[in-house]
Amino acid sequence: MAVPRSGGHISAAPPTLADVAELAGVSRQTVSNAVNNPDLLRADTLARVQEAIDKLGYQPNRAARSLRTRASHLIGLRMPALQEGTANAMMDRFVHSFVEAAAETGYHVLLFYGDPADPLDGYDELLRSTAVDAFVVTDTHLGGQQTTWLQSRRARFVSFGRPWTQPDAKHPWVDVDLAYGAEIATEHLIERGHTKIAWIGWHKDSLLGEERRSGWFHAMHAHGLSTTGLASRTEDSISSGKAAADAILDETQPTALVCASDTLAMGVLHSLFERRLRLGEDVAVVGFDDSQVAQTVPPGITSVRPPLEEAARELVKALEELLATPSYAAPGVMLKPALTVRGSS
Amino acid sequence: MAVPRSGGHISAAPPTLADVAELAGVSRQTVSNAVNNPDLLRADTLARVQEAIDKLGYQPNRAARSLRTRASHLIGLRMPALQEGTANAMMDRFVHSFVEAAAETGYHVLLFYGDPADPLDGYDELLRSTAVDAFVVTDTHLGGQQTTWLQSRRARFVSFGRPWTQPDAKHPWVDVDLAYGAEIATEHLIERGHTKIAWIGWHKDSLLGEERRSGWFHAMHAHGLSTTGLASRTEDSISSGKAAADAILDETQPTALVCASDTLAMGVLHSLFERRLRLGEDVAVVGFDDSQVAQTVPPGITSVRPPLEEAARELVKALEELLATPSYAAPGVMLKPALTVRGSS
DNA sequence: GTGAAACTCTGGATCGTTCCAAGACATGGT
DNA sequence: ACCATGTCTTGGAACGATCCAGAGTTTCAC
Repeated sequence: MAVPRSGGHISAAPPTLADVAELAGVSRQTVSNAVNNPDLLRADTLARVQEAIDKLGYQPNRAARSLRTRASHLIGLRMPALQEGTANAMMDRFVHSFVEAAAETGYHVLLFYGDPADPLDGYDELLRSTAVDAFVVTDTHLGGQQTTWLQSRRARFVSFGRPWTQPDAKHPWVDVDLAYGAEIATEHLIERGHTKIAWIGWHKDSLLGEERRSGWFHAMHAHGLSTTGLASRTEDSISSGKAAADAILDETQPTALVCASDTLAMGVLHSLFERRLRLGEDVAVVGFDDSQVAQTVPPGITSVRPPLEEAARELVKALEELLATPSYAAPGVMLKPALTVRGSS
Repeated sequence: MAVPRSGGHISAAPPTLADVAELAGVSRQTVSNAVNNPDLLRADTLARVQEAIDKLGYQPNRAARSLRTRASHLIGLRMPALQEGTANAMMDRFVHSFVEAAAETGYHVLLFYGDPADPLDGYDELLRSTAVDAFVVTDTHLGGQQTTWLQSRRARFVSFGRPWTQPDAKHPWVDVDLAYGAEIATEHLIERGHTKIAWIGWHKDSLLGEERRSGWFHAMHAHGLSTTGLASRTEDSISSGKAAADAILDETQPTALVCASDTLAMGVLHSLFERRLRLGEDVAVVGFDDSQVAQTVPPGITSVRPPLEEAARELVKALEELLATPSYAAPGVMLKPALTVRGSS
């Protein structure tokens, strides 16, 4: 029988290895083996121990296990900054996919908060206190600060987003080929008969933005279409998206617009709304990210959908390898997005 | 000097309490006190220890601390099911606010995944392995299964959402008064001169839906307006929102519609789009949740915005009390939402 | 100068698990 | 019988922190 520890208490403390061992009539180590290396035990012993485990509802204490094995089975993920007034909801879906993928390999996700002004805030404490086994970094397009720093601290991590500014980075990463995304978006519009297809993207210093733009550019030229006066570069906000659309609609009168984000696409919609133009009939629009907004706005915005579920799975896979083999250096994985066609095109 | 532990290794193991103690020339316990009860130390000793801590970059090992104190400083949060094709993005903002609020009191959030088909999946394992100190439950409108079960397991938890089906529940909770939300939404439309204001809500068996509906109902009657033929109840999806709007626009020709969710509001928008009616000019629409969709769709949808940041803070406050005093029984906290007015009204 | 109270600091035990090295037990060949 | 050879099981030590009880030191009133 399990001996009650702190006497008097009504709420029973969770059973320990020792409790199970006593009930099953074996030693602690045998129970530990039953849990972690069942094939070391003789079949009948294993059955007996298993029975005791089930009976007591035993579950290894995570803190004790972590202390001994130096592994917490937690992956740190810094809460991305929330962007009000934009359509950027990709992180939501990514976090969801990641938590799900991680769960399948026995990992949980530790969400932490960091001061948005300091891209490194929060990492250090978790690293020093060995609270997590590894991190997932998501905002690589903001510069390589996080990854460089983590690397210098010999922390284990994988990143969703390629190491734009560090060609020599050795950590595993997964990214989505959004140049390709822009290409299929543009080709989709060409197929639909459009020839004057505008691009509304981000400022030139955004590598991410330039990459997407190149997809549009290549598709246009591959089909012998001119791009003159059809490209616009601005900030990722609705108001600047609207301004860019206003300007380009006045000047060049394109029949279709490809936008570097759903946020910019919404800017375009604002412009159309004001001009009383019908989305999908008078002007076609394609966005990026397949946000809830793209999914729900009538008549639906055609959008480039990044395969976040797959990205999460790939990251978890890389993470497993990394944690098993500290020296593991994976080649980056580039995934192809798909186009979700809706009424806007 | 700290003695290197596992010889040969290049990557230094994190410093321990003992390392700090040795460097500062005090005992382990004194270092522990310096960290946890600094006022127990003499000023000069504290300074010396602090210096050693800084020099080594010491941070208490979380696993060891958890093991001893039986507290992980982690709050469990089950990843809410992701709803594609809807405008329900409230959870995103809530999780964000919660992580931020929790961080301020030294808690981190452990995100875990549970099979959507089983509302209890995932809780048990974390509870048994003492991985978290408490849970935050969010889907209370789906029935009291989770809270009842947690209560029976003597788990500590708070809930975002009142215990609809358990009037005798003892756990702390925080909720948003959305009857009030519907009321101010309706009154806003009345102020704007509307008299025929329709309600598009959820099925009768949704207590949450009926509550919101009552706000509309009271506001209408308080102003002597009829509600006959103006209420519609359906599912929370775009297509059924559209169907409901179609029916009610044909039959009763309201000039304004209050919707129980932004998703339903988007359904209404689809209906308007098809009828070539202008949102905000021909027909006014108000939604619930202040989702990204409401924020970005031109010309913006007026929406009832739940104070999620405040809710998160209240929950964390309750959690602190609960963890300090296990018998703590707080009265529920009801928060008032505000109306964010946009072009749709 | 003495004693007691208050303040500081210390060493050993402990939380629940896994690592380690060795003991107990069967099995099989000589 | 005996010893090698595995297979299975065991008790003690360790992970790094905090709890606890007691030892050492200072402070201060008398």
